[in-house]
Amino acid sequence: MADSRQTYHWFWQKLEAFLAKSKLKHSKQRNQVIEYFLEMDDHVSAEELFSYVKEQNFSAGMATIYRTLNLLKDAGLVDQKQFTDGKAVYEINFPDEHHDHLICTTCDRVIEFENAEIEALQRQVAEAHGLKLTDHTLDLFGTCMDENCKYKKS
Amino acid sequence: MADSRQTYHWFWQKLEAFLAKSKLKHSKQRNQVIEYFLEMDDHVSAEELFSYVKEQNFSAGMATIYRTLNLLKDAGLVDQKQFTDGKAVYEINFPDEHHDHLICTTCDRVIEFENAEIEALQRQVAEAHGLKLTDHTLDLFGTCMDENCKYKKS
DNA sequence: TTACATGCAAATCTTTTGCAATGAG
DNA sequence: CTCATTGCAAAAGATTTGCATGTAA
Repeated sequence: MADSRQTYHWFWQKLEAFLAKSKLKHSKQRNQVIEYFLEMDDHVSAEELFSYVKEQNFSAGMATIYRTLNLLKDAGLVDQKQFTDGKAVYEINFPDEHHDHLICTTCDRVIEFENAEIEALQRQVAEAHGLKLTDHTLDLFGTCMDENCKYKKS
Repeated sequence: MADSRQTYHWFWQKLEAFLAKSKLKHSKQRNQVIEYFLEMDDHVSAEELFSYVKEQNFSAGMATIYRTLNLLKDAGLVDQKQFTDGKAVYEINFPDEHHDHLICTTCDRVIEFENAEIEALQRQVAEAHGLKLTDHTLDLFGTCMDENCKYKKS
């Protein structure tokens, strides 16, 4: 499934630019780990990516996973978030599109959404305090209203 | 400054109830550490609380700080948040009042706010996805528009 | 007297780093 | 060739835990 090269063309392009600018190189594991990361669902932890990579019978050490993820973060290609527990999760930083999260505590499902009205209000709040809004994090937590939620945890 | 007993009367009351319900006890360090916590600004890390406690020449180990903070968390009296870096910060969980955060990246100031319109929209978003909103986290990041921001970092 | 609380040090967990060996350009 | 990347194991930082001892109720 190397077609992330097409789907995420812009991603690889920006990565290319970043590597060049920083005089960094490509490498077998770097490329492969990134491809696997792009294949996975969003909100991936280092541990999860590591397991997935191993599952694909590809060899890469934990240190490489972290170094790759940090590289992507430095390149501005992924965002690192800390939800509840102690481990960070990474998500693709789509250009001029940012998803907020709606997390179902019944089943741990993470739904992404965007709401222009909320964003406008956020800008207003910031400005009312003399700040120019540069970024934000919005996570909503809720429980499933459907008794038979197919995602419900056992 | 043991007047947190008055200001935070409701806090101590709920704590009392929780201790009783869980068959837990009061203790010199437990009480004192909590008083110091309440005296401090919000968004306190375990490390900061530990330092503050020592500054007051009170003796309590790091483990006790963590255990006390976890107790308060379990009692629903404080919320634990992970902002940027690796350490968690704790804040008082005021009853039916939750503050969202507006963080100035120019000076690291944290301003709390509340906006009913945003909250209503959040509820709508959750319901549109079949979820009943139970909680949320909203952090806005911005830069100071005032050139002479008195809080500006050197 | 009977748990629970404390302090310390050891243990965990996640993430980072030093270093020798390997690989890319 | 030269410099970046890798893997491993060790290090680091934050938080938790086991255990012997102290202490509320």
